[in-house]
Amino acid sequence: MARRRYVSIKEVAARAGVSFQTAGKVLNGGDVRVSAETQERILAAAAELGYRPNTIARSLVQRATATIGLVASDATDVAIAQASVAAEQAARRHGHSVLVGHLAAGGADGADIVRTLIERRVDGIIAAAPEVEEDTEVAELLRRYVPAVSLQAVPGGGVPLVGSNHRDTGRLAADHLLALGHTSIGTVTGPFRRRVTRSRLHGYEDALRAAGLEPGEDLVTESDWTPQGGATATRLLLERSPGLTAIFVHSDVMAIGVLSALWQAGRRVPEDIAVVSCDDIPFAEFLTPPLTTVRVPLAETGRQAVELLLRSIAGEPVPERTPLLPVELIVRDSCGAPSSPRARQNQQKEPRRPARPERTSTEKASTEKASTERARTDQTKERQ
Amino acid sequence: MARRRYVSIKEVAARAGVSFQTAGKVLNGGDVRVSAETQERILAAAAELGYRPNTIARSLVQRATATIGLVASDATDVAIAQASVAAEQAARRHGHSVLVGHLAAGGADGADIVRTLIERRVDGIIAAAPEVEEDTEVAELLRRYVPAVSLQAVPGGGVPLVGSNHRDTGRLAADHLLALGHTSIGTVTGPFRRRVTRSRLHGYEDALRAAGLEPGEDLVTESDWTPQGGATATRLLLERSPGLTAIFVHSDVMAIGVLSALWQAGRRVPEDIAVVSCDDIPFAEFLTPPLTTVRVPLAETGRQAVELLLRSIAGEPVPERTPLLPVELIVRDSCGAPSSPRARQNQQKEPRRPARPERTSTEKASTEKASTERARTDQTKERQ
DNA sequence: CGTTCTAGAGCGAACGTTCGCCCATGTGGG
DNA sequence: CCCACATGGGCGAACGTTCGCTCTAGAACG
Repeated sequence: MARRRYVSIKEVAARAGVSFQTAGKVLNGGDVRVSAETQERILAAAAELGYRPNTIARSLVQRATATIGLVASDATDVAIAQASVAAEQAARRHGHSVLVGHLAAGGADGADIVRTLIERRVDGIIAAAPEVEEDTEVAELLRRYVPAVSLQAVPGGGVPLVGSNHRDTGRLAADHLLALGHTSIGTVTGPFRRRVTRSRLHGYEDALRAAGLEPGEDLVTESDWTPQGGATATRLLLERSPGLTAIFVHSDVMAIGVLSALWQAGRRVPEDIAVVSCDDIPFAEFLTPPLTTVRVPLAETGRQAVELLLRSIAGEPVPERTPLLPVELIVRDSCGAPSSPRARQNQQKEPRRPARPERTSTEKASTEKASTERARTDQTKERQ
Repeated sequence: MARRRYVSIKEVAARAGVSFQTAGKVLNGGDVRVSAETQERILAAAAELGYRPNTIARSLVQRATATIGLVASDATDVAIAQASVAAEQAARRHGHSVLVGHLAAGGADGADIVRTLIERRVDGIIAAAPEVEEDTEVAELLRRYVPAVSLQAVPGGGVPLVGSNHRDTGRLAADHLLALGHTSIGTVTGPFRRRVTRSRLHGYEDALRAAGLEPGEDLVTESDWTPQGGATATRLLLERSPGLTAIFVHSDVMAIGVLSALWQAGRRVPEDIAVVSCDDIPFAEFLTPPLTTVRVPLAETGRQAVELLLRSIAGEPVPERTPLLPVELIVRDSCGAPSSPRARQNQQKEPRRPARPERTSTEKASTEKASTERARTDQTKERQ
């Protein structure tokens, strides 16, 4: 328990019988103009004493911390977690550490978090928190003090944006439902103030209009990205438009709630109502029924944000707008369409099951085959 | 884009016409022995120049960074994310920032991450990564260099542990199933090497034995915390013990896969097979059917880890073992039991639905009532 | 044998703070 | 009138590095 003080480079140098600057050269600096034997001695001394370089001191003189700040929404949401974990790992691959701040509900503490990050002299900041989309104080800090990349709009601009094509997302989902013959397609959206929401809504409306349908107000219900919200919105939707045959949901997490509400209302998916969502979170495939969803490259977005930020930190000029990352429809069961080859191949190794579990002998056989096939694909990801 | 250099306290002092140490006193230090008017001038100068204190320099002299390191498993797993977000927010409430590192799959980079954290001179480290449970190198680093708190066993000890009662978790789940009359209860576990897994397994075995049942090998299938793994394990279990009437799953995330596999195998939950799981992740309630699960206080664990760590940092002696946090059974639908009053009150406001959606007129009525009740409970959590 | 190189190591300064102590001025009391 | 003391502010040092320059000794070379 009596923890020893950290040993400094001077103590190592003393023990090795050299000046501390020389010790510094071999322990940290790259340009080693030191004889092999002195190096040996220094290294030995360092090892004996358990020397650990103090990056704080290094940062002070180099005016760079090799740290990036990440201000994120509550990463309890699976989709957000995907992006932020990917970002952290990408940063580390480049020798950078990540200092995180998770916004409290509502996001009022955005500027506080950013200020803290700045005072800690992070080399750059990634903003991954839509709550902050209209926060001019945050925007001002990001513009003024530190290189930044944002995953959502920044009032006043001046900060490079990365992200995927939300309008395509809405369009793809709605198009797919239209192609399946649906004409009464409701939607459970994110909060209207958010650009993502509006873009996806526009995509959905684009598709409807292109098919000669006029998007009606009764078909749109605002929600809040939570399963609870999704369930509530669904009940509202069903009440207002009982004739609905399909729902486009703005996130998989909400779709969990949507499926739940539909199930409780006695509507079968996809027979009575088709559901298409967005994100493609890791277990979308395992919901009942497996969720047809527009895959949003969340991890890729996180990685790209890091790459861009590091380039900006390095002094390269970065464009304020980079091409939006493409999204892709993943067809599974919840829409009622026959599985696409891709879905069959990458996602669900089993042949589709009827929505109501009634076994036939042929299906039983093929399921068993699938189960053994599956066994080999296990991963060794862990937790707890 | 031409970002200005950070302004130092010296520049502020120059503009205010005082020594930089005096400026330091009013801008950062607490013991202000400076006249009101000088203070005014200094503050004004700082504001005009946009001064931001450099905590790096402060950390250097104070030998403390007000930063804690968090080494976590891949927080893509909802349960882990819960704990780590809660920990970060708790730390921030105490004026500390959090530097995160997410282990790569397998967790081989644990020591690297910890070393980085140490070199960045974090004041303490929270280890929330079971993969590291047997990593003696990590253990050595934690013991030697820095105050630490761990959420899992540390080889050789010397690091305070926090967590919940895993044995109770297994016992509670199995007891509940036994009380419902089940006698053939399988289990889908985490990896056997993990203590959590073994403890939960022991709890499950305790319960079986207490009921006069001998836990059989055929009833236990090892898995890997993923939905994929859960699904595979379930298929295996069904193959080996077709007469199974209940499954205890070691995590809600795996349970998603379990439910999926059961559904695909044509087994109805809970009519044909009852399922009880652990964790109580936010949307456990919204799965189909709503999941009966033993709630593990994940967020609370994260918070407690932070509290304990901060006390340890402050020099207070902390016990190596603190009381395990209690777990609690949340009864919903997947076990086939009538909902407990608590579940009915806190979780699922609606009356239970039959597992197969077949509406009767009375059920329809009560569902509609529930939907309006529900509408009031909306939250305003956001993302993207 | 003298000059020029070069390898090896040392040294001073700087990064931006905090901390403790010292100094000057003024104020009140005996 | 002198001393003690409080108040306001300055000053040097330290935290643990990196960076660039200087110094020295010996080797290479003509």
